[in-house]
Amino acid sequence: MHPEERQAKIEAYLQEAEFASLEELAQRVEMSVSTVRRDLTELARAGKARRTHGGARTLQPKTDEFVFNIRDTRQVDEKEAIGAACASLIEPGQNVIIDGGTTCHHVARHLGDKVAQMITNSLPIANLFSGSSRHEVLLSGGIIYPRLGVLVGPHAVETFSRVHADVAILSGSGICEEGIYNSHALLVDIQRAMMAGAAKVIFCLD
Amino acid sequence: MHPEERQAKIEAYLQEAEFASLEELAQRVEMSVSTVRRDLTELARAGKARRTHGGARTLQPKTDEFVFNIRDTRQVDEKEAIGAACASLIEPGQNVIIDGGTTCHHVARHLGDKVAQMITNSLPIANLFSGSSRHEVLLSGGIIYPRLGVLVGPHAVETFSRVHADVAILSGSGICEEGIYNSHALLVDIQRAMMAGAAKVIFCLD
DNA sequence: ATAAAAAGTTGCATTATATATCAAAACATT
DNA sequence: AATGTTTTGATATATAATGCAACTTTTTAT
Repeated sequence: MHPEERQAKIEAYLQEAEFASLEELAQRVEMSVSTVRRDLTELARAGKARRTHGGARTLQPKTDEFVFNIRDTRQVDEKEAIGAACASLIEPGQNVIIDGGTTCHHVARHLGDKVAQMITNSLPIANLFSGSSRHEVLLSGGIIYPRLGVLVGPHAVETFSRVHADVAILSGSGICEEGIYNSHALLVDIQRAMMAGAAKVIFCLD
Repeated sequence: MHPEERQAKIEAYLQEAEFASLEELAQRVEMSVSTVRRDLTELARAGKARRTHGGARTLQPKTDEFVFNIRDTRQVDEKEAIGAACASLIEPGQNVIIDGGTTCHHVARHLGDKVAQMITNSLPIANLFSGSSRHEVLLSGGIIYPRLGVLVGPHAVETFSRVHADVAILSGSGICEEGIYNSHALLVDIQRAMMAGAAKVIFCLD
């Protein structure tokens, strides 16, 4: 593993663990303790971690962050393929409504700079484009549903019933796969509003 | 494969992988390591990637994480004090509307389990409570304003004009300190709506 | 307070990667 | 087909990273 990547991994791990010993880190990145030491002094110099005896710790403990991982390891290849295929259906410059769920997340990643405006109720997807100045990201209102990182409830439905987009990209699997029955019903309402607000609807199923 | 096509492929792959070693890339595009090296220096020159030892990394990492950290190092102690004082004014079980900005973020951190529902247009504040099952977090709709991580625009104003809360916590400094004039005006509209939606208003100034 | 243990530091040989250069191959133009 | 240009892959040399081992400092235990 190469220096940059390794240091990024160490930094990421520290963010989660808050504190980690040298051996722990060395084992994790499969490198010698010496190397980890050097990486840590480097990270400390850059202000990204603080060295302690026997290990290191984060400067900004996890509480100041919103860490929303997509724990999506199942059928990644299929979803990637679907994502690419689905993204190719979008014309450049269109406005798209995009659903939550892992499949839609893959689609979003393939959209690149194609879309002008992105309307979503998914925090991970919003995050994907929030740093870019080439996209406008309109996040729907709503209650945060923690496990999925999507916004639900009447405010979300309301948002989608008030916007108009060229295309709506919805996914089926993401819901059935992970949705509790309760959330399922909530999401269906939102999807209905999404479909009503778009001229064209693309439904991704795997 | 032509240089241009190859470089596009490398760039695309880097976007997904975040990191990639030279061998990995060489294998992927079926070219020699030397060629990949040249491509990478070219991409680096064009600002589309950054070279590292043994490989390269993207400039815009599209991680699967939703991370909004607070880069707030100025007057932290004062803001902490304000945060604690302000939080003590809140009765347990109240619904609060809370503004964006670093000062309000400090207040939010002191609220603990006091509040039942939290209504905000700030992504970092939403983060603080999104993992907790003891809080309900209602995020306003709106366009993401990247630098601050707040939601702005008519959708945000709309949300606040439709909710009612016991208290609204607003901050002044966060706006003046960081706001471009443009965003300032947008935020003022939102604050007006926030005040209208709450029975009591607390204004934090430092 | 002192010794033992653990962690940190330094220098060096080994290995891996980067840079510069060059000849062969592919390409386009005439 | 012949020429000049660009691109490629493979060198040799320079630079950087790594792991090891001897040694110093800090921490822990008695």
